[in-house]
Amino acid sequence: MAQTKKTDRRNAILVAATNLIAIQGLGAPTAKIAKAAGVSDGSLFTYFPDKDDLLNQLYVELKIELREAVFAAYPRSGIPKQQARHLWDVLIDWGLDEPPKRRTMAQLNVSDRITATSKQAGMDGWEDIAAMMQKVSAKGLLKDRPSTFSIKILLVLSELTMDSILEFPKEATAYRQAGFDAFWNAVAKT
Amino acid sequence: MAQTKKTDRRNAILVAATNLIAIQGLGAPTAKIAKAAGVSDGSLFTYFPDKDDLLNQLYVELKIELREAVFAAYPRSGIPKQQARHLWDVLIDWGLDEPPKRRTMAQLNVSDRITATSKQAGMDGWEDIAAMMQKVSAKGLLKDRPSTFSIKILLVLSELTMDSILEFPKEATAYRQAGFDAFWNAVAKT
Amino acid sequence: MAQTKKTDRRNAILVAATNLIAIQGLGAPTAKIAKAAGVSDGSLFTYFPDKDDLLNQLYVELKIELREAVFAAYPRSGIPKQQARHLWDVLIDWGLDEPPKRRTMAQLNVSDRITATSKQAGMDGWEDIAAMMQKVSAKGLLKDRPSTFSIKILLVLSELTMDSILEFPKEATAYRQAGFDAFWNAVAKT
Amino acid sequence: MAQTKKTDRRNAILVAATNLIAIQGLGAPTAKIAKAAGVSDGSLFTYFPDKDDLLNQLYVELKIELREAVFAAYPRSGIPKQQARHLWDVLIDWGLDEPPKRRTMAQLNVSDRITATSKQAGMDGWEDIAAMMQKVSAKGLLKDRPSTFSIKILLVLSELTMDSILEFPKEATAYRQAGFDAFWNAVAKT
DNA sequence: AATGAATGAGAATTCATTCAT
DNA sequence: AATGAATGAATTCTCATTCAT
Repeated sequence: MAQTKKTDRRNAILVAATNLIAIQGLGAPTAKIAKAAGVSDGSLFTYFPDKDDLLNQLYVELKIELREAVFAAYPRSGIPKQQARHLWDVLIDWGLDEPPKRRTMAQLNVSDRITATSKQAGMDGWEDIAAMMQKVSAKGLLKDRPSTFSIKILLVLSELTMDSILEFPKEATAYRQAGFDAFWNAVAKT
Repeated sequence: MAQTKKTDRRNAILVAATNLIAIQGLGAPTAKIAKAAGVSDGSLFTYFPDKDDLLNQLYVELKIELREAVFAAYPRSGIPKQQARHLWDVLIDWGLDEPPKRRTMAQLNVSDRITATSKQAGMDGWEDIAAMMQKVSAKGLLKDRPSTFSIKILLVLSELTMDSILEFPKEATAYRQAGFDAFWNAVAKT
Repeated sequence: MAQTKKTDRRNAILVAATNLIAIQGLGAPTAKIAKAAGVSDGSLFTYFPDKDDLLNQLYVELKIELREAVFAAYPRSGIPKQQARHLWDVLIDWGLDEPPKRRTMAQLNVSDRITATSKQAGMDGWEDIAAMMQKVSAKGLLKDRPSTFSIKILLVLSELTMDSILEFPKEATAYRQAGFDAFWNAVAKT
Repeated sequence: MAQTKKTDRRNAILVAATNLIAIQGLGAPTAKIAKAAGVSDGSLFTYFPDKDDLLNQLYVELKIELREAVFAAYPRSGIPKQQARHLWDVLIDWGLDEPPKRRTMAQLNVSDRITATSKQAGMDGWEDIAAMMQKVSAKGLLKDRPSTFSIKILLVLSELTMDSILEFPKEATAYRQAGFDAFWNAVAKT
């Protein structure tokens, strides 16, 4: 139906944007994105009022996708360390499975074209993670810091870990474990 | 005199570039940079053959400046933990004292316009840090990982720490300490 | 209609380019060409990817036009001398009727911006002329030289003839005849 | 002495201009010419008020040099055909011996930056050639055309001949002879 | 005179966005 | 809605010429 079709075209644009931005950066021309998506130059602007809007929607969309990956099999009844480890593994898996998404997300994360509103939207739905991290760091060094600080530590360490895995693919398992241990020591050790 | 003048103009361009890139990103127009530096559009290109070259020289220059800040008072005879702490403090001080430099460095670090040669030049002179980090992590979790992994951990944690200090200036001292402790636990704890 | 319109704009650009290059040389700015064609600066580049491409297409186009002028009434069943004379007359007529085209063609002919491919394209379709010239010079002085040598002689002599006609318009007929006779003596005389 | 020195610098600039224009065309930057001549950017403009003036002086200089080559051993007491052949041989020799000069002269010949005054200056001193050519063509086809027409024919045929010699070096002698014969038939044959 | 750094008016090209069809 | 040609402001870079030293 029309609704589906419309969503399809919107998605095609977002996918094309992801792939092109991964390669060319945020300067990837809208015309190229449209072409890669199989729509006309003009159509792109019926789905997204302007390029900044496209970037912001893409940012939110990627955050949502990642969140869904995390919570699809989140061990709600597990102990915090299991939960943290689940989060860690999903981040690593997602990042390694979807290099363009990871690259594009990295670009959007540091871009000043992403509005405060989008950033806020990107943080919605992570409350369970915040609660888990609160418990994880409750007795650690960072017990007096907000849980977002610990979350950010986990995120940047997972990025470093992925970079290392890509550099030394044979050590993938060792890096995955070492990275997590480093995180755990950093935030949970008493 | 002539020498001084020439260096002055080159420096003025680099400073202007730093300030503009911090705000506008790497897309900051050369014309704006030139104007901010008080030179004509064309003059910029007598100092730097093209924009990429300007970016690369700026990258190397910032790396050198940071390295000099680190080694100006580096405790060569101290124990590794003192040395690591010195590095930590200089990074935090430099980053907080010079926000535009920090922002611009961050952009250049992830730009694909920085050549392998520039990256290499940016890494020269850090051998002592690598040696120190080797000792620091010799008995820790990461003892089987290259010391560059530990260095990167220190760098990203210092970035997070600075972000938090800017967000909560009143907690500056606490974050500075907590960040370092997290780093230490991550890489040095047995 | 749409087809017509598009072709119209492309032609307008080629015509404008011809007229401006005739006056200003190959350095004629694309902006001026666009304005003269009644299109925007940017539009020119939707029809021609870059200026070199415009020049190459213009070259080929002019060669085609000249070829069509020659073969529109080519006396295929005539004797070689009649055919050569026909070629001569068409060259002179075309060059005198379209001074900008002649001037621009002259510039393009000696430009190193014209690719080998374009040059080849410009030579396609002249096989009948080569064959005719072969017969013309078969018993002459140049019988052991390739027919292209004779063709070039005809071309440069026609250029000289046109220059002289422009200088002495009253002697037009005499020059046209004298030039052809000189050519004939040069290549066909035994 | 100062006079000599000044002339040296001027000559160095003209030589450098010749070599660069041969390769890069008339767009060769004055800065490059100055550098190749071993003088400063600014000095070039103390010898030549502007670039057009440099080009015009270069044009005249090359014409003078060629004229001197022709008249250095001109057979004044020879018969016209010997004289014409001498001219022909000097043109071919000079052009093949000095490719940059030939290329640059060719560019200047068709440039609209050469003034009428320069063109006139370039034609001074060729009176003996004009007189010779008058005799050569007195009974030929072109007897009612000015001798400049015949001279131009000789010039363009010598250019074609040189091009062919460069293309087929093994046939150098044959082309040199065939070219001259073609010229002779064109202008002198009754 | 000589120098060479400085100038700034162009030049080619790109690209987000509009709008007639 | 969809199309894609058209727009023109913006951008990087070049180069003849000037002028303070």
